[in-house]
Amino acid sequence: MNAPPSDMTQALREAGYRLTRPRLAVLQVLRENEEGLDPQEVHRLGKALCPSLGLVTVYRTLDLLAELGLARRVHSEQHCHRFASATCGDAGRDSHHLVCRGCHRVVEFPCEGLEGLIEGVRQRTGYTITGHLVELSGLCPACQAAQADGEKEADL
Amino acid sequence: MNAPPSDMTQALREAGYRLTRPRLAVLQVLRENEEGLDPQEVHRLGKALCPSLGLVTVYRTLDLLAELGLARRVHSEQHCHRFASATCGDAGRDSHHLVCRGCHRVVEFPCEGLEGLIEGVRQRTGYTITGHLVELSGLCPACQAAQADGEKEADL
DNA sequence: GTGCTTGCAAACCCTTTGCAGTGAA
DNA sequence: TTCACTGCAAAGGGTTTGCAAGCAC
Repeated sequence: MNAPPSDMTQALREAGYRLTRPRLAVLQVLRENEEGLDPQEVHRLGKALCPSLGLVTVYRTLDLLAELGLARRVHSEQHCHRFASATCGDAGRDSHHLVCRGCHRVVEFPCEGLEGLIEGVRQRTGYTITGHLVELSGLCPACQAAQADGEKEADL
Repeated sequence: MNAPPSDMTQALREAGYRLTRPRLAVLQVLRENEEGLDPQEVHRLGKALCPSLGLVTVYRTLDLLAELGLARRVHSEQHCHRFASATCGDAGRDSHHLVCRGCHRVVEFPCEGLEGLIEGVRQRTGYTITGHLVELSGLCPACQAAQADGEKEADL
């Protein structure tokens, strides 16, 4: 059980938006589900916290949160329209996600070491680079262990 | 005007698929438009090459080509459902695109210098990294020039 | 000739819009 | 009390499915 996302409610408030139960529900759902959810899933889970929650409100709230940098859109080959909680604040437009192929959990990582790549591309292509989207995929430690167990069982 | 994409037709054939006019049209459209097209655009352009081309067929063909590695899905914050021609063959799952914010042209770039980043993330998170999606966005030289011209005019 | 492929129409489903009622400040 | 916000209903638009006709092999 997570504590209410006080940082985020603060940020919403400071941006001049009202703190309503539907918005709190969406925030809480994103916090409790790191794996990235699509609007339908947010709606389904959010109704547990706010039974009157409408799907339309989920769409509007997700847009709002993404705009404020409190949520971020997650893209992958399979799912393009998922949202995950952002750590906090206006994290800017660039995103660096690590998506687990097993449990779909999404974690962020600091994007150090990309400057060299960007500089090289800039020199080679003549483009000015203004944004980047880096999404790594792999297996988290838990899913690695689960996979190893599965293989052991298969060997019996 | 491009030559017919002979490598690709060969690959289609070898995979046991028939070479039909709609498929050739879709292939050709992807080849002639590097910037990445959504299915609607492929359909519109493809009708010039094959007037009877149906939108449904475009969807089915794009899926097929993506599966064979002849086309690749392009994701970005704005457009998640675009397709671009793959250089050729089964180019693997990893993609490195540079998207121009002005003209939406997509170019690929060699992804050197990412190993260090990946290794760092692996050590820090314990994840095994099996794939990556890197998309840089910016302005191509032509659009930079266009923008500069626009600003000059605005100054008058 | 065979059966994979196509195109049409319709179904589906996700997303957005319009609008009147509701509730946070 | 005010008006931003919500939920409902309906519209909108992209994508998929079913099926008979067409065409590559």
